Amino acid sequence: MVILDYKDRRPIYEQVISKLEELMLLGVLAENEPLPSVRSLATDLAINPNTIQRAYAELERRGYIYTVKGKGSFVAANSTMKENRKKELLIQISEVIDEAIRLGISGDEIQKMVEIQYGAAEKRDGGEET
Amino acid sequence: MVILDYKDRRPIYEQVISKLEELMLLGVLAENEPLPSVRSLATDLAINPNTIQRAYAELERRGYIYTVKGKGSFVAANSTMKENRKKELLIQISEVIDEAIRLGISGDEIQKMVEIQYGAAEKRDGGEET
DNA sequence: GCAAGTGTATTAACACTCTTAATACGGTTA
DNA sequence: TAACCGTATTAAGAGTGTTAATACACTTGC
Repeated sequence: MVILDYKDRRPIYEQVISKLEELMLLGVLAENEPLPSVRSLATDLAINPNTIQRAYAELERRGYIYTVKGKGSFVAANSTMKENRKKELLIQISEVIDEAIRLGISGDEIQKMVEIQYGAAEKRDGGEET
Repeated sequence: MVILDYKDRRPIYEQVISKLEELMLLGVLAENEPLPSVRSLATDLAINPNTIQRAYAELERRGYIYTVKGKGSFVAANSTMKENRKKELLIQISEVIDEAIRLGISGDEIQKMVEIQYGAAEKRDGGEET
C-alpha cells in the first residue's frame, strides 16, 4: 500500500503522509474506510510505530483522517481535500506556465501537451467523470 | 540580491543555490559576471562563510559557475543550464497536467490559463524572444 | 614586497530533527 | 479476558546543518 523511498530526502513520516494523501485523492482509500493500524503499517514498512503515529497525527490535524479510540483511523470526507488540492494545483500550473514563458517555451507547445494528455485520458477512461 | 526565508524548511545553502540559479536563468546575473564573494555574501546574509562556500561548491559542481582562485566565482555559460531547466520543466508540466486530469479539472480551463498568461506576457514584453 | 582581497580546507562544537526503543494507559471487540 | 485499537512519554542515537576559528594559496593594487 505504501512503499518507502530511501533515496527520497524527505523524512519517512512525510513520505507516508504524501502516499496516503495520494491514495485518498485517487479514491483507492475511500471515505470512512479504515487505514492500516499504526502498528501493522509500522511492521509492514519495517519502521517504528512512533513514526507512523506522527504521520497519522498530522493527517488528522489536516482533517484528512479521523480517529476513533480503540477502533482505528478512518478516511475523512475527502471532498474538501480534493478542493484544496485543486486550488493548490491551479496555482502550481500558473507558476509553471510563467516559467515556461520566461524560458522561451512556446504557448503552442504547452497547448499541444495539454491536448495530447487529455486526449489520451479520454481514450483510456472513456470520457466519464462527474 | 539574495533574501533568505527562515520559514522555508530547506537548508540555507540550498536556498542560496536556488536563488542564484534563478538570477542566472533570468539573466540578472549574466555570463562571466562575478558573483558576490563568499565572505561578502555571507556578511550580507548574516550567516557563516562556510555555508556560502557550500552553495558555491555545489553550483560549480553543477557547472553553473566557475571559479578562478584568488579572483572569484563567475557565471558560467548558461545555455546548457537553460536547456536543462527546460527539460525539467516540461516533465513538471506533464505531471501537473496529469494530476489536473485526475482531479477533474477540464482541459479547457488549462488551455485558457495558458492563453491568458501568454497573452499577458506578449503585451508586457512586446513579443520579442529569440 | 605587502596588504587586502579572492577561494579553499580542516577541525571542533552545537543545535535541531528524525528515528528508534521501551513502556504504559485507556478504549473496543470477540 | 485477551488481543486488538490509538495515544503519550521519556531517553537515546544518528545524521545534517550551521557556526566558529584558523590556515593556506592565489591575485591585485599600492
